[in-house]
Amino acid sequence: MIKIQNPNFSIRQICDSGQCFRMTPLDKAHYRLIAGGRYVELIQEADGVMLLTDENEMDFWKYYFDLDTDYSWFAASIPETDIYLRKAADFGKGIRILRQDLWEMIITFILSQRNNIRRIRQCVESLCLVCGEKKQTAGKTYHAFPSARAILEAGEEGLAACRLGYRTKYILKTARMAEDGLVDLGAIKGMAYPKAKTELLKLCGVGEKVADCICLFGLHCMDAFPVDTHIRQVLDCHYPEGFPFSDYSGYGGIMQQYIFYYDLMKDKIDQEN
DNA sequence: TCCCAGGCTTGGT
DNA sequence: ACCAAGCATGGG
Repeated sequence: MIKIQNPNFSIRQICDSGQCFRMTPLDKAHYRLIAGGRYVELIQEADGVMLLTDENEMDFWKYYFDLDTDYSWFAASIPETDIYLRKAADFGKGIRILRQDLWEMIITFILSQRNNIRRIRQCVESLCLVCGEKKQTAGKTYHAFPSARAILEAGEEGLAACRLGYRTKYILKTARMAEDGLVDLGAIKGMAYPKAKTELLKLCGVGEKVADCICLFGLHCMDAFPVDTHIRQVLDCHYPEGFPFSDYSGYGGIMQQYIFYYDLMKDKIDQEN
């Protein structure tokens, strides 16, 4: 059990931010997370987050949660004149850009296209259940995210149970390309954002938006700014003259997350009222 | 029954 | 280079 005290670290906000899909609430402030083949449980406390794991796993999770970065700085850099972004950044001040596994992000965000967040979670979980390696730690069993080979071995027949729809053939083609080395994931990890994105666009089912999500969440390219239907609407409404990307050079991605989360939560609150 | 969900591929100009 | 269809599935 290790406690992380940080005012810019909210498990609940990260869970709802739409960047990770295998973090799930077990109880009110108690979460489970499966990532990078590992399992951890987390408890949100008033002044930080408790990680239910032992010392030798901590380096991995500190890196995963990007805990060496000061996230208060990002919000502080927003000009006072931008009321909307100030508000969004304050509302989502516990969000961090996770350092997730590249392959996992590639498949996950291919599955995300024309899909809702609830069902994205279902698809990912189902995929892991069907062909992810079964593991266990401290009496908990879970399924890791499947490798390209495991996905190929499952094939169209095996994946049918996952109900991925037309996306099944996309992830099969992409897994084939990765397995055949037509795209070199190891090499992509060493590339700067524009080149990495160009490489990712070669994959089947990966377009502009999905490539940017993979860059931001799987490569930690903080300048990637995925534009989906929600972000498009917000930008058209609040930034008719265009979003000031140059004000946030090198870290536009976190601003995108603040906007996305703020917009998403507003919808949720509207539904409840 | 129709519409939408963190879009992309394909096949027409 | 640009533009529409078409795409599987589940939930409201």
